Amino acid sequence: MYTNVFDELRDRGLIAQTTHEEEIRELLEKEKVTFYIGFDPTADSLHVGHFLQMVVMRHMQNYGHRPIALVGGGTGMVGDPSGRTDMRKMMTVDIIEHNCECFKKQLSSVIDFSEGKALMVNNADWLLKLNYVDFLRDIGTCFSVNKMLTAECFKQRLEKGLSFLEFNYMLMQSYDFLMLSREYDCKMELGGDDQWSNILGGIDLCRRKDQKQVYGMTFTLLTNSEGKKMGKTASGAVWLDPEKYSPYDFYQYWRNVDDADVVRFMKMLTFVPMDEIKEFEKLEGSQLNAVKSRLAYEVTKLVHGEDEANKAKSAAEAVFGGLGSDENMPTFEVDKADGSETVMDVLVRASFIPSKGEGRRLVQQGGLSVNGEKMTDFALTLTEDLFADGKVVVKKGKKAFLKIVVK
RNA sequence: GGGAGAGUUCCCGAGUGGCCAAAGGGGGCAGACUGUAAAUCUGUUGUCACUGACUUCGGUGGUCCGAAUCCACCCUCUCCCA
Repeated sequence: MYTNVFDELRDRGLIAQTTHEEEIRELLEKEKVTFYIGFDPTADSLHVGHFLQMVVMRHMQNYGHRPIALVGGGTGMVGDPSGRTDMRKMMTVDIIEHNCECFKKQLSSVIDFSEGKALMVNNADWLLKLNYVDFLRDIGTCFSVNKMLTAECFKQRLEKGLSFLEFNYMLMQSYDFLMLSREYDCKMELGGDDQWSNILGGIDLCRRKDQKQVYGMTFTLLTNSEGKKMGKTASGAVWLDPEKYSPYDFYQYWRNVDDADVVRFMKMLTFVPMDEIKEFEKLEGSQLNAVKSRLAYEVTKLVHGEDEANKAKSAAEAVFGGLGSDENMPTFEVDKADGSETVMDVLVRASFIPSKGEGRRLVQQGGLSVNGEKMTDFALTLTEDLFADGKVVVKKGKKAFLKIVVK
């Protein structure tokens, strides 16, 4: 349907800003372009914000362009102040290296790194061995402090305070682009929209140092209809690592998005063809439920693979469709069920409920049920006669289930 | 370097000796209504052995019958001057 990746990205609502719209479109049309996106190792897993970047890389790759995933082993030592209101915590070298390793694995689930179709580079390779004075004389002269201070990304930090360390982040990222341009003929830097000024810095630097014209493009930040960033929940970020955020919960996260967001997310986060998505746009009201499951399925499949997506999907259907299958329901094993422990103790131990106080409240308000019966006795003990077919199914609220089995 | 202020529970923010597990708002959780949506209304929101006890108001010590509140030192941050 599309011959130019630019058109597809634009129609999917992914593009926020471009440095030279026409030239970029042309370039992508006639050349196989090498481009890069940076990922700073701020945690040991990527999250849904990064996922959007990964999807874009994959789109580009599908059209024959070559992505470079730049992990920020060097920039991570400093911390990007863009869009932050507070100072970043400094991380140790060990942690940064560990995080970079974790990133590599997750990136490969969406991007094809085989046969040099995509590259993974770590900017620690050049940033860590820089000499301070050389760097200042070589690169520092190309940046105007006056200009940097007017950049939007520093505005709010100027009110709260900004350390010299973080102020240098922009130079380091710009230097990355220069290095990649020299080493890999990298012509474009992509990134979230909050990266705009950092990207511009790199483009300026390449022009000044090498008289090379390079380009930049940013993507819409993934926000919901209320303008809030996606991927944050009360309990923390929505991680791509199945250990930190289970595929089932991940599926549910997308299954429960706002009506107003479904189609937009479908465009941005999946590879479902635009023709098909256009049909979804016509749907409204409860019909959107079907679109939501599709969204959840597609995204889960991309991140966790087809098997996990199918499992999450059938578990969800069983639970909410009343089919009664609990095959893929989250399960907790106990050693014995001889009445020596209360059901509540087990639920707390399984982290199904954060504390007994919370459990008490749930019982009082009728938010807990055991085997389909509303739980009224807080002190209910776990005995064998609770088990039907070797399991006890506990439900919290409308959406959370736990199956208890004896080992 | 000099001066002025601030640090409270998940977040914002009130509280300046006992009536403080700490107002109010946000967020979260649950109930009703629904479509596993949104909006709305209601309840709830430190932990436990829950009419009671214990831990919490940047940290460490101290004063006092009693401290989030007073004192000392320390840490962190902000602002003004250099």
